[in-house]
Amino acid sequence: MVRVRFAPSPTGNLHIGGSRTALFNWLYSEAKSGKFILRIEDTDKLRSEKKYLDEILDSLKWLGLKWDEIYFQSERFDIYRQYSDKLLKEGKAYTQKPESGTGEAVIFKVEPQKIKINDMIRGEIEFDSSLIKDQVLIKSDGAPTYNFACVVDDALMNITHVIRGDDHISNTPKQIMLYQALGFALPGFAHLPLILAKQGGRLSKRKGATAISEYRQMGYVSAALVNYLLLLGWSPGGNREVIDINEAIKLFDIKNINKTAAVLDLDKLDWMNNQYIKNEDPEKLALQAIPLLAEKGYINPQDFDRNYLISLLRLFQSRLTTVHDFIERADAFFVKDVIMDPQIQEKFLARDLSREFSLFARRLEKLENFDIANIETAFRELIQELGVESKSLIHPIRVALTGKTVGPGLFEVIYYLGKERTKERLGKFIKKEQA
RNA sequence: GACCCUGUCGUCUAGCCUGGUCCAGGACAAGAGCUUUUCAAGCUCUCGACACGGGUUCAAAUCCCGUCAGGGUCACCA
Repeated sequence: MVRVRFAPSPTGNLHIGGSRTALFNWLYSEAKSGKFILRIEDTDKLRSEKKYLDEILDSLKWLGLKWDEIYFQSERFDIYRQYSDKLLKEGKAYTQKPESGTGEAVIFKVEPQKIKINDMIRGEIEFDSSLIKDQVLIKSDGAPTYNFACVVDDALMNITHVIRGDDHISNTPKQIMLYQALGFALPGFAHLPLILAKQGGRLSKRKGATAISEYRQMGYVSAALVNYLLLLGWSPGGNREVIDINEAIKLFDIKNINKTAAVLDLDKLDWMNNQYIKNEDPEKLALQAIPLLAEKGYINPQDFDRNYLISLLRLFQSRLTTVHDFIERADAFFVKDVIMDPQIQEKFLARDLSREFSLFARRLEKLENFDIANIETAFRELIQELGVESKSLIHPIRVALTGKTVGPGLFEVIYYLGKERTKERLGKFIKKEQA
């Protein structure tokens, strides 16, 4: 049975890089009907924080990466001590007092040898251990070091495949020596290419290492983010881009993962998100939009017209990059008074349109069936009557109604705004004597 | 600096293992156009890459070597 693990340290949020490592582990376990284990590497008591743990767990859940088992290294110090004692007893390690401070560290003796890794992605990699210093196993404060805890845990948790970032390649020979010294069977290793920042170099706080929770807040759809991440270093072949996660599981083969580092391209993520949003069930989009709308004070989450929201989402769907865009672009449907940019007003509503607007308002008033087709008919008739081009009125009306120069088709906008609000907003640009 | 990894359009990639079907395919971005009620979406088109040099071979993006470039690691952090 395949058992893989994702081992984050709760000293920071879950970022793009970590989530892709988690994703590929999860994908591999799904593809092989194995188990996906989560191991929290919280040995650094000072830097580990509960809020980060929560954020990591929430993000993994949001991405849909469910784990089968979870462990905390902070609860396993006795186990690590047991194995360091074993190495001590066998003469494979020694103790050393720190130059300053108290306690005693346990240090592993590195024997010179050639170490070969057979990486599932990169093939054979050879190291010369004589270039590696003796390794601290247990720090003088009693906490295990990363490499030691990692090996003990991977062995005890029966991890069959260690799938992790490229940056761990040089840890691998150190870990292999520990496997050998401890008499543990070696797992398979697969080192994923890193994700680089657009400016070059690895992702960091300053260079695009945005937390998954932030992408969530920005209105990205988890399926789109997962799909985008999937394409960073792996391809389903056949020129496919938008791919369902279940299908990805079927097509996934770890051997097809690229060796080359990938640069994070937010433009493509945006495109991907639009691909998902435009095909997404508006009910689901509503789930994301509701809290954002409530936050803006546009709706009362306990009491609002759900069907109306769904209709609007359907109307805006194809033109959204993120759900957040909806909040900004559809505000005219939720606020009492339109927020009007003076420059836009100057450009579209400078000339007196009192006659045109009031004639249109009257036509709308007379409509028995206030539906999109009839609204359009009313408008087209008015255009005929006035003998003007339709766009000469469409744009000013859109601006008067929504404060925006872009958006869905005007007749849909009028329909969803409703007769009363439309008349009221047109009325603001009709001089009294005309009304 | 030492060790290790990697080099296909600006970016993500297909192709490389099993040389010929590749004067290199797709996607994002950019540009042009169709539509026209704007913006999206959609459709059509354009621009654009095998890092460089040397081999091997009838034939190389594909195999070999070197150079260069990018990245990673060298902690009592993980």
